[in-house]
Amino acid sequence: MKDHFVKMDIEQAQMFQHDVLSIVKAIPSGRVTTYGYIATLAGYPSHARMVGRILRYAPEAISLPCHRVVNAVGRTAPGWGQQRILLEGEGVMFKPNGHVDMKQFLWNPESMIDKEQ
DNA sequence: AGTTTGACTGGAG
DNA sequence: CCTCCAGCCAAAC
Repeated sequence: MKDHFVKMDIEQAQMFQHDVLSIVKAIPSGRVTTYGYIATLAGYPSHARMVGRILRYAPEAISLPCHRVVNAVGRTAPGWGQQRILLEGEGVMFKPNGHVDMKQFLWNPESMIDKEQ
């Protein structure tokens, strides 16, 4: 059974973008999440790249904490050195290889430990 | 209308 | 842990 769309029309693209932005807005300080996870929550698991494009180019994204979005292995966005500074400023720590310690700082909306924050 | 380009991902070596 | 690669898909050429 297909539980998600593969291609989207104009209207679906608008809803997708809106959902992506509101999800990013919900990431708590001191935590990170991934492009793929946001895409999945928004109903399009195969559109991680589009999440990246939205955060990079959508005007509304500048007022959101998009520095809390990293890729699946915890790497920060290419060409955006400030992202690491912003994350470290709210307590997120990086491993020696320059990746976010996902084990410790990945946002888990479902888990008990996160509900306490 | 065909090709290239990414703020991506998972797997192989 | 790293680099390379195929698959991905809307946008820009």
